[in-house]
Amino acid sequence: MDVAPSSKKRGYHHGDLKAALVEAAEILVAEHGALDFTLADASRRAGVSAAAPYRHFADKEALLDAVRARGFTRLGEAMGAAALARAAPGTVDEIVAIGEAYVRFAIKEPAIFRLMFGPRHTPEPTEAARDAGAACFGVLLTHVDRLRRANGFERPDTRTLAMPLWSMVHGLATLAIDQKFDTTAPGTDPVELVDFANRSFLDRVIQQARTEPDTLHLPRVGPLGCGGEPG
Amino acid sequence: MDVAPSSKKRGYHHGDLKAALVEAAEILVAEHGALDFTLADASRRAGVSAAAPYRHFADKEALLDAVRARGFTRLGEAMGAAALARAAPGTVDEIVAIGEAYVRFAIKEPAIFRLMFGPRHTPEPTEAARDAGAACFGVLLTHVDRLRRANGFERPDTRTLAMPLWSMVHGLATLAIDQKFDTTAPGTDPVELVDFANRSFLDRVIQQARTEPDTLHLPRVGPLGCGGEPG
DNA sequence: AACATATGTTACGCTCGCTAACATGCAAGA
DNA sequence: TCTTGCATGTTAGCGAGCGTAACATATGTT
Repeated sequence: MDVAPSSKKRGYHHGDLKAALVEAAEILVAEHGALDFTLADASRRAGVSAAAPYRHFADKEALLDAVRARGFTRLGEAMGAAALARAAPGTVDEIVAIGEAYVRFAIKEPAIFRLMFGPRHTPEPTEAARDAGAACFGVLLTHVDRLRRANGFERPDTRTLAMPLWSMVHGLATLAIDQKFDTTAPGTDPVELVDFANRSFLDRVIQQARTEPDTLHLPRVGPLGCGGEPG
Repeated sequence: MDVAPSSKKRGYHHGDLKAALVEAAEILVAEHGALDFTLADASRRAGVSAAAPYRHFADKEALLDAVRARGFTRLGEAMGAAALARAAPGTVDEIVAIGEAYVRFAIKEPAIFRLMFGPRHTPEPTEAARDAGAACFGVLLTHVDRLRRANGFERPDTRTLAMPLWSMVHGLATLAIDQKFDTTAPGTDPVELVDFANRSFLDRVIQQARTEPDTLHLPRVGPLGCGGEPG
């Protein structure tokens, strides 16, 4: 047989149970949250027995990792598309657009978002999930790098600049979907906060990098990764 | 009997099983993560049967909410203490110190921190957990308000200023403990990033509020809450 | 002393994650 | 073509956890 897992159309009993399970899991997580997700539910939805998933996934967490990977891929696409569509390359607007897309994704699919960044049973994620995550954050890195070049400064370096941006947007998204502040009140759109926060931060950094680069202290950030931790 | 639950010393079979269970749960969560926490484990550690906890907590989630409440209380205390100890009232340093304490707490007790902000089985948290969370974030609000008064500007209002600060610090803490970037590399201390990010943001906002208050566009943030959501 | 109540126990039902043993259908070679 | 092998799926079952019900015991009040 083909060693290369073409992963489609291999018509056995089911057809493509692996993909069907991922899709079922994605829907169930989106509907009921990751905590209430069970392999049994996914199996039922796919029309197979409760033991069938183990032919395709090592365990429950491996299936969830597949859902996480899809989530990172879609999030990265949304970020890239937003940057392309709504701003010129190398501008602050571009970074803001990316941040807004990030928050929009979280608000639109809170359960998937929580799954992607939430606690996990196994210490290490699947390689696929890790790669998808890295690619996703690579989108931000790419555009932050463009911003740096367009504004002609060396420090802070790309990662040092990207980390606070990512953190702010990620924190905003997290707190927003966890109802930490009332998003129904007039003018409380988290997207507006992203705009305000990112713009203020970037304005200051660009200003400082241009006029007083020596006062910019420190932090050198290591390589961005997507490792996880149980808990 | 006393209707008021003095919640201590009522020497029955155990003495104070409720407190013992909360303590056991806190230790178990800290050691093995919230996902692996079981009521049975907590019961065993407290030396009682698996059904005993149901005399004191509606369900597993209610016990976890008690642990969350304790976490918020301790976090709030750490924030307040840091502000008091390391900076003058109404200064940017004070806000930075609070942010650093926040991140330190997350790094020191990652599992508890993840539990506090992580997904929950039940839609609504216990009243105690909600109150403890509100008090915790009230610490930040209080000091942000002082900063505003000290620098004499009206807008952005306290909450509009606090939200991005909190978000940035929270995002940084979350991503740090989830190993999203390498904290072992030289100069990658998340605490330094808090310093850099908060300072840059606040410098810009204060500067703008003073010199060009009209260019500050709005977002008006609603009341901070601590509601949760399943998932 | 008797009783009501708070607290704890054992016994049980249900579901779930996962494994083992068995069944089936596709695919490739004798 | 037939048969052999392997990928895939099924049923059966174990062990554990959550939560409930029915029963037991300590407390303290009258």
